[in-house]
Amino acid sequence: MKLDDKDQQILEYLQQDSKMTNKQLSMKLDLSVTAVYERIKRLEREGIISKYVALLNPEKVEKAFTVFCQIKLIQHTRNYLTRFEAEITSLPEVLECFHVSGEYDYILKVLVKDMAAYREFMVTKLTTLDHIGSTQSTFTIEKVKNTTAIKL
Amino acid sequence: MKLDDKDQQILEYLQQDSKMTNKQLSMKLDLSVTAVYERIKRLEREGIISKYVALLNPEKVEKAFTVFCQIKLIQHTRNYLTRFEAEITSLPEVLECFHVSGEYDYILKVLVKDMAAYREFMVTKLTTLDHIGSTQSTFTIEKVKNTTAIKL
DNA sequence: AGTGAAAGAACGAAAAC
DNA sequence: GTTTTCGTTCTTTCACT
Repeated sequence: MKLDDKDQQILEYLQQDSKMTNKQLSMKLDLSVTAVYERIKRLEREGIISKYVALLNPEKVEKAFTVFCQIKLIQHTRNYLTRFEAEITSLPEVLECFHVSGEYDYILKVLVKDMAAYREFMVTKLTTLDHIGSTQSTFTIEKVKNTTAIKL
Repeated sequence: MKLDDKDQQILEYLQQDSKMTNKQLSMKLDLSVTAVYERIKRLEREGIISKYVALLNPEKVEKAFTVFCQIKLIQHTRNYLTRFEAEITSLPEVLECFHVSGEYDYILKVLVKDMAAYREFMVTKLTTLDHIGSTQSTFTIEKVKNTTAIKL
């Protein structure tokens, strides 16, 4: 599906603030409320907008310690990969996990309270998984940018 | 501020689907609509809920190529760091940027259309920045997990 | 902290242009 | 594509516990 200029503007606004009403959007885009409504419905139906979520402030909920953890598996059979991925997905500390190229097989973004909690996570959750080869943790000192908005 | 069980449940639900109405939440939590309303307002006021956003499907908007790019700076004076961070923040392809420990100084999550677009990004945007030492790109083969929801 | 009631605003669908 | 209308639903405030 192709997105015209109005669609793109709607997506830009909703990626910044999904509480914006159709009326507000209609004024910004110089369209009728109904036109905005129909466009958003279409964007949802097509799956371009996948979901609407509330974002929390990690500091305020004591999950401000972000770690990128790279993992190498010992074996790479389909079976092991699938099991590893299922187990990783089930861990709430792991917000993101990508299968990647390069020296390591996976890169994880892990959110925990502090270093102690990360150690606990490593010892009780990560290293107990089967077929983990080596891991390398990269600790974040500061969050420079962190957005969910994709520029169209 | 401390979050009781009801607060945590509200946050869990809203992190999954912020379009859930106060009425739906009130039924799930066995509270009145007003009680839910007041709790959400408090969570917003305290900054625990930082914003509400629409999430797009990267595949549908041709931004499915995710790259983790690690960057080393040549110099590390306060001035250079600040300028680098300001410039990185302004790049729409960079969704996340963290100042990190370890061999490299920064780790970036970059979303572009494909390898050609990434090359273009590197050549025209990243390597034109001053004081970049070396970079290392890790390409993602598959997205295993990617959530914005923090487990409380 | 909580509830119920009521006004006001927005949604969602249909009509007609 | 647009405007208008209308019933329904949700939001928000208020009085009260």
